Amino acid sequence: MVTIKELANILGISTTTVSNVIHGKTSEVSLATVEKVQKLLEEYDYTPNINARNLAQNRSKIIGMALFSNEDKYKNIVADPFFGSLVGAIEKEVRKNNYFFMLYVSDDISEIIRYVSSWNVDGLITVGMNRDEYLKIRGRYKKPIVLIDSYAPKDIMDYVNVGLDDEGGGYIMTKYLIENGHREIAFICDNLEGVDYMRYRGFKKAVGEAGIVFDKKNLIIISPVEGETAVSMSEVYEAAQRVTAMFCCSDNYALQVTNELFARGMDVPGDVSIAGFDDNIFAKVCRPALTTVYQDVDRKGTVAVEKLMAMLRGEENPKDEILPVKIVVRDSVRKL
Amino acid sequence: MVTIKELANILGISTTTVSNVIHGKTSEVSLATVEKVQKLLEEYDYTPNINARNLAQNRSKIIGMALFSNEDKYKNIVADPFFGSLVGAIEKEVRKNNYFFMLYVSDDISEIIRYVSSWNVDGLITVGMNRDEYLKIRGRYKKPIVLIDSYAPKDIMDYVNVGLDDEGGGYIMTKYLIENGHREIAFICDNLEGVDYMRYRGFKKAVGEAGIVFDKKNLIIISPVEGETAVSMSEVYEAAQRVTAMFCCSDNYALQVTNELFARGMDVPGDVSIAGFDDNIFAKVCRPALTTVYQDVDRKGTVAVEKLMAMLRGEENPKDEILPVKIVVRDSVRKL
DNA sequence: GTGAAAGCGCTAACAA
DNA sequence: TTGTTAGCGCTTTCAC
Repeated sequence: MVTIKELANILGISTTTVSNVIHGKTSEVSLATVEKVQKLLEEYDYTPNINARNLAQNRSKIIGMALFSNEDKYKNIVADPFFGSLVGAIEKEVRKNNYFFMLYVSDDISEIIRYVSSWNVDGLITVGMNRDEYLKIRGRYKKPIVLIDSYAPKDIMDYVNVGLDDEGGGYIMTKYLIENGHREIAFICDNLEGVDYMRYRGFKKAVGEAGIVFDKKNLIIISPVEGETAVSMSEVYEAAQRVTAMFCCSDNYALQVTNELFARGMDVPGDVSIAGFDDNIFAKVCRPALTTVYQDVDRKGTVAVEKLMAMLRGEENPKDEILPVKIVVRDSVRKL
Repeated sequence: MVTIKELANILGISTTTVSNVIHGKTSEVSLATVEKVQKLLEEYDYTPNINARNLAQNRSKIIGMALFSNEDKYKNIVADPFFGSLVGAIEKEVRKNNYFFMLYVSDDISEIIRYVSSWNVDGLITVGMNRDEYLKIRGRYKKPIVLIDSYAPKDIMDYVNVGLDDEGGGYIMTKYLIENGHREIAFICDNLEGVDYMRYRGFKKAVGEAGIVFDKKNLIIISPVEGETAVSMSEVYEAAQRVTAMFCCSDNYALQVTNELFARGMDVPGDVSIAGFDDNIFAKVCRPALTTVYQDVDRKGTVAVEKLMAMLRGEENPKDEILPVKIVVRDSVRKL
């Protein structure tokens, strides 16, 4: 690979001039030189050494994405369509803005901090981070951060979040179930924090408004840990005997549950209705096609990058953005 | 962020010594100094500037993954479970080896070349690349490359490939269909190159061995371009009238096709049997659960990184690795 | 056992 | 309009 210095030597001019031409500061260079240099740039197929440039400019042109993932829950988090979509959308938008995309998956905050510091990452995007985790990173990393799907309390710290109307989603779906005559509804998730908690809140709200007394037995928190889901599924099956509908926190679980119930001889939506959340790529091609809450994951990623870019441009801190949800009615919920 | 120089100044010693301690070359440093330095390293929470290190060492510690993707076919390629799994598995293995993972999606080879050159990427992994594309990159990038799922001719160039016994997969599944009494079988894919072509070859082989005359009408190449798949699906439906089984080149298509047929009032596997390929995360939770050809995508990614690391260590060029396939019998194929 | 100094490739302030 | 030069933070050779 040719260097600026070498090119400068060939032409017997200074590196500054070459550098200026490279950066299009042609106003400071005579037309003749510009042409000479450009010809040579072409000829030698000059490619800048980004490490050198970064070092000189004290930046990196890297947008980092840190996925805070626990191996117990996700053997391979990117294989999950939700995270996969997010990764793809963010990479695309980052590239569009002439930055580079570096992915780092870890369940160790200090590892993530070391990574962003070492690389001098220009901006960071992270998903589902809670208060303590965010504070730790913030303490050591001073450049722009955009959180996705975070519900860390806003009063304690100042951050930019791109989220979803999770509570609204929980609410409209539950309302829909109720309107279809369901009163005994189970809520299925794998934790009660952040996003899932808000969906649950929406669920509770709709249930309350309908004057239904919610039996805590019907809140089923299944274990995502491999080897333990079998037990959880028995619990789900049991619940399916006493409810008429199950609202799952994600399409993944909705599919798993549907599958499990079929395997045990029940029919969906004949015996029990199932609703999901996300509207992932399989929601429409499974059978029964899933009635679910739609969210635009690609947009989530794109918006996150847009916010980051605005911050990088030095604009005033952007506001949070809460993306809307909508219900997608398909075939997994029946009218009673 | 503290620099080595600053730490050296504080202690009134040279940067060399600090650097030596950092790199554990403690044999060259007195115990007393080692301890002094280590204490300071801790205290100031020293984090190396990777850009500087890379510049000095003429490397990058980055493993690049280039996805050669066309927007027509994939709006978001990482959202596809196959590519998502690959990305996740590769990132994980890269991290395990103390490298960093940079993803670059593009349909422009020269852009990819510019990217790897600029960053001085230490090793590159790329998927489904053909002969010309590979040659272009090879011409300008001299560091290790591992291809995944490539069928570029081996005689022309020297490269390392991690692939799958695609032909075998096509063969065993077709044989299974035939054993179950199917003789009119359609083959469905979206191209006839590389991986898909080999699966088709396996298909043809099994069909031939059974003495079945294959009617080219039953080779259906559907268009992946959005807006054109509807037309393709009509063709599929038409074919479903005259065949008893359809072998789809991917689970994605198998699900889409199944769904389409159901939508048009047919039953799977009642009216027509469907087989897939990949055994992706949804194959087992859809209904009917998909009879398909299993491949270990995570392993593909892991092995690719392992090969790259071996090359980086300067070991003799590793040999290609062809991962095995196996059939997974579920409910989408029925015995005639 | 320790340090001085050159150099990686590029940028940018300043001088000419 | 063009060139000189210092410096980004780190590694590494060589001398002491």
